[in-house]
Amino acid sequence: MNALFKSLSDPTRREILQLLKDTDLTAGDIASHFDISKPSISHHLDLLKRSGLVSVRRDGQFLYYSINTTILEDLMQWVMNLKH
Amino acid sequence: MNALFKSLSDPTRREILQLLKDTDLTAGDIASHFDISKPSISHHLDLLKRSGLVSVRRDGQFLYYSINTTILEDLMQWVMNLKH
DNA sequence: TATATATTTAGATAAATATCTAAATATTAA
DNA sequence: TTAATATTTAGATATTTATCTAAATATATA
Repeated sequence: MNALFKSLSDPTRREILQLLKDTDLTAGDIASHFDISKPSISHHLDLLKRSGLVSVRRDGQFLYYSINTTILEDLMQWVMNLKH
Repeated sequence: MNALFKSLSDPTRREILQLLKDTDLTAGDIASHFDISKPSISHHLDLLKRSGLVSVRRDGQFLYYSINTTILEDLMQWVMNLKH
């Protein structure tokens, strides 16, 4: 749960999730949307992966990232619980 | 929105919110639940306040903190939007 | 097989954050 | 008005995090 919150606490990572909302993208596609180096984006993707917010599959040279909304249920539950 | 996510990214602050779920508490009451100095807790409370997650009222010498769940609607919306 | 492309990993650095102690402020009570 | 209590503010420090460049790994293609 901490990894999830930590993951969502960075604006770049939240924007990555927005990009992945509509379609799966390669690491390069994602990186090209930001004015940040590829290794940095790769690091953000790694954190998103570790927290369960994205998953990745290889297609040849490319790594396709996709959003995983299942884990967001936990967040919803946490929020609901806090609201009583 | 960033302040909200940042606020929720720290485990101590999330635990503070859990404490405030049931009842309003003074800064001292909150601090006594943790093995962290009062100034540090005061700092966490300040961040929670700035993000809109808690509000505070004075009663004599005491400052009572209470949870504000209204702002959590924004978070719910953000999550829902991400899920489409 | 050698080279090009896509991406990550490693290692360093700078910025942000959590924490501490000491001092300041606000209120109450003697 | 002085002393006690509650809490914050100030300033310093250590840890975490975001970022960078350079090097390594994986796959595809000439």
